[in-house]
Order: sequence, then C-alpha cells, then structure tokens
Amino acid sequence: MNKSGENVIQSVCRAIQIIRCFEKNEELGVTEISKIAGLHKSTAFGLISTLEANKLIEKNELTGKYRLGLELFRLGTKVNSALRHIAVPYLEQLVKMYQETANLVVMDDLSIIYLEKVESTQSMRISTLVGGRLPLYCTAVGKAILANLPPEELNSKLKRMEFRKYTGNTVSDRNSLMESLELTRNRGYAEDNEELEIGLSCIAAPIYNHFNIPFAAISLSGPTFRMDEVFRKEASVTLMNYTGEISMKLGYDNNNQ
Amino acid sequence: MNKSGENVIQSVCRAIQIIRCFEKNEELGVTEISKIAGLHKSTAFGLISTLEANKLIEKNELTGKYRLGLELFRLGTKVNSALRHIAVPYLEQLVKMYQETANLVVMDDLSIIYLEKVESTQSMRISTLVGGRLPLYCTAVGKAILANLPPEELNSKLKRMEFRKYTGNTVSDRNSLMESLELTRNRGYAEDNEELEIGLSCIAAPIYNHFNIPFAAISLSGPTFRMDEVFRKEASVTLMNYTGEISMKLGYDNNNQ
DNA sequence: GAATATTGTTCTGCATTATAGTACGTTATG
DNA sequence: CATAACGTACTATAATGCAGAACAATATTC
Repeated sequence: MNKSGENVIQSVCRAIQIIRCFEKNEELGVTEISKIAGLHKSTAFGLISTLEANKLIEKNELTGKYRLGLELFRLGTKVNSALRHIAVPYLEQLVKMYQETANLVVMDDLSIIYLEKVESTQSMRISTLVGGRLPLYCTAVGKAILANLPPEELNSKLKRMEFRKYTGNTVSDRNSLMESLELTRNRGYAEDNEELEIGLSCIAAPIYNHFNIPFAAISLSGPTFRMDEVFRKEASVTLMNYTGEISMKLGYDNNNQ
Repeated sequence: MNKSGENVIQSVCRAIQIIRCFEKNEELGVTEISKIAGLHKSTAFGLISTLEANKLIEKNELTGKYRLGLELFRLGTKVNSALRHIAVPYLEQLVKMYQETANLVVMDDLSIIYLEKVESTQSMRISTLVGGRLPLYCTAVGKAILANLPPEELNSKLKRMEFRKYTGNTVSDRNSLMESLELTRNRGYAEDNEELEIGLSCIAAPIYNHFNIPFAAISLSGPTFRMDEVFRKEASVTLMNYTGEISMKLGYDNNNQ
C-alpha cells in the first residue's frame, strides 16, 4: 500500500513515470531522467535498462541519450483497434464526399482524444493531431458526446469542468453549455462554430456503446466559409448515418430514435 | 540479476508482458491474463491494478474485463514524433501529386514498421497498417534502407535473415537479394515489384541519420498497372528529393552523392 | 433456483527484489 | 590538463513485491 491509498507497485509506476518524462523531451540522459522523475540515479538506471530491454525506450547511439522506443508505438497502435478499424473506412468516405478532414475521437474523462484522422487534400485545411487532447465543451465531437450522456454522468462532468474562453464563441459557463447541448440534442448533431479557433468549424455525431451511451464521435472539420448552413445540414445526415452503422458494427443494437 | 543475465526489474518486465497479452486479445480478465503470462492470479492482479491506475489498461465496465488504455495510445503517438512531423507534409504532397498511398517507415532490426501513411483517395488502393511490421527483404522501403547500409551492418543482418517466398517475385535467398540491392544502389531508389503481394508495387527512398546511415524510408505504393516504368522513374525523383530534404531537416548535412 | 464452479479481490507473512549509496571508468567542459 | 558531470557496476540492507490462502462476487450447471 502506498501513500495515495492505492495498492500499486512502486517500480512499475516509476517505470511509467520515466516514460512520461519523454512527453516533453524527445531525448534524455540517465541523470536528466532521474532528476525529472525525482529518483536516485542508480534507481533510474535500473528502470531505464529494463525499459530499454523491452524496447519501450531506445538509446540514441550518437548522443548516448534515450528516447521513446518503437515497441511503445507498436503497442499504442493496438489500442481501440476494433473501433478504429471499423471507423476508418467511414472517415475516408466522408473525405471523399465532402473534401474536408474527418476525425475519430474518444472521450477520456473531461477531454476527447483524437484516435484517427483522414485529411482533406485541399490545401487550406484543418490539421488536427492524432493523440492530441482537447476539452469536451469547445469541440463538436465533445458536445456530440456530452449531449447524449445520461443526466447523472453529464452532471458529474459538468461539476468538474473548468471553462476557458478560446475564442469569442467559446461556451464558457455551465448554463450556456447546457443550452448548447439542448440544441445539439434537438438537431441530432453537434456543431463547433469557431469555438476553439477562429476560422475553424466542425460538425460531429456520437458513437454509442452497448449501453447506448456515447463514448466516441466522428467529425468533419474545415474552414468556416466552406462549412455553411446548407453544407452542415447535408453532411450531418451522412455523419449520423455513419455513426449509426459504426455503433451497430460495434455490437450496439439501436432500438430507439 | 535474473536468469537471462540482464539486470532488469522483474515487476516492470511482468507489467510489460501483461500489456503484450492484449496484442492478440482485445479484452482479457484477470485469470486469463495470469494464465497467458504465467503469473499467480494475485500477482497479476497487483500488476493489472497498477497499469489501470496509470491508464495503460482500462476496465470494460460491461464485461468486467480489461483492454489497452488510452494513455498507452497517447504515449505511443509521442514516439518518433520529430521524424513523423517532418515527414508527413511530404507524404501528403506525394499523394496529391501521384494519387497513390504514401508511407513512412523505420527499420527495426530485420523489419520495417509503418509509422505513418497518407492514403490515396482512389478507390482501388493499397491499404497498409500503421504499426504493422514487414520483413526488410520483400519491401521497397526495406531494400531502400538495406542497399545503403554500411557493409558490416548489412552483413550482420543478412546472416540472420530468414527468407519466405510471399510471391513468385520474392527474393528468397541471400545472393538474389544482394543483386537486387546492387541494382537499387545504382538506380538510387528501391522497387518492390509484386514481391510481397501480387498486384502490389512500390517505390521507396531512404532517409539518413546524422551518421549518414539510413534508418527510415518513404514510399509510394499502388496497383502494379498504375506503377509502370515511366511512373516509377518520374515519381522516384520526387521521392529522392523529399528524403533528401527530410534527412536535412533531421540535421543530416549531406556532403556526398 | 439451489449448488457448484469460476473469477475477482483483499490480506498477510516471508523472502525476494528493488533500492540507494558508493565507487569506478569514461566522456564533456573549462 | 584538471575537473566536473555522466553513465554504469557492485553491494548490503531494508523495503517491497509476491504467493498462498481465504473471501466475495459473479457465472454456470443441473
């Protein structure tokens, strides 16, 4: 038993902690790592050697420093592979139909994480970062999920949310978010009208799990001037059809709506 | 010190071993994991709880089983991020120019691993798997790297290679591979002419590190009938220009060739 | 629906194992 | 050239991870 009350294994936590050091630094030496992680140099060395033996980190022979290893990448690609394999063909279809970038995200507590994207080939396009994290309240995908969450779950999240005004359009308090979600529910799909970034608009629809609870979403994002009312109306129909099919393929048998 | 002679930390290795269990199974329970990993149930439970607390695995509340977690995905996206960020715009440019799927791979011992792809929007196209692993000798990217390796390093790999004949065109012994690499060197770029799969052809060029040693490559792959001699000649020039630029941006100052 | 089997989880004492300290060789740095 | 910083190896000790048992919760069988 450790301080935090959880019964976790120290050396494993420390190893993960070391991997996390590389989020902010591409390459690190033993001493650097030990300082960042607050570990004794020799302790860090043992953990580093273990991670290296398992290829989760690798040594740059030129600099003598360490960086994240290919095995970590490979293992990462196995996460949520069912969802991703099912969804990607739909994303590709969306790009083909609408020439805008399509995304697949999953919810993680108060954020969404980008799992997959298929980029538009247009030169002026939106470039999201796979693996990136954004707040639920200022993205179309986030609102698509929030709007369809069971009330208790939504409330629990609302309580813990901290709002930040990215643009003039960002919903920045609980009440306006609730209104926006109400609108989303009625409309069937979610919109982000320059709420994260000026010039960027999105539409999104949620993907449901076996409990009929949304946990993921797909979206189309592009420059606002191309995402007009007509476009959004039309594209959102496709989006909702696709999320329906994806939900179904995941094993969710939708009997409502 | 453990049996294998390496001074590695048992619990960390076991934790990684548990993560690896999920490569072949999307979801697993505690007992299943403990059996696969050959660990005592309670030992596995402790490790699992630790991984769960760190979000490297997560519990499916419906089934009560575990699966790989989003944190693992996120960390995986940080691997080789410099190379990937530099290379992706070039891949996109290639797709735009040639309407074929473009790939970025890195070498890992005797294999290449797909790091990034940008898919062609054509309906008949080649779909590689990011995170996937293929042998060096039967891929254009692999041969692009092998052909430009220092002789000692090439030899050390050749000795350990085991050949498998995927198609009638697969080079399946050391000598024919050596010939193929000689041709690749003279030509400047590598070809895969249905050596992995009938109907699939590729061209590739290597990316060099600071030592002037190739460690990665980019490629264009498509159906053979579209990848004719003229196309390959022309596209390969672009490919080589791009790999030159990528190598340069990585800090490699090329003074030869 | 009762009985049984299987699985997930908690607890505890013991022995193993991870740890920190020291020390040494090697590479940067001034 | 001297000195500092760094990576790596060794060792003793004490903390930690581990297996076993026992319990709780869920599935399965009849």
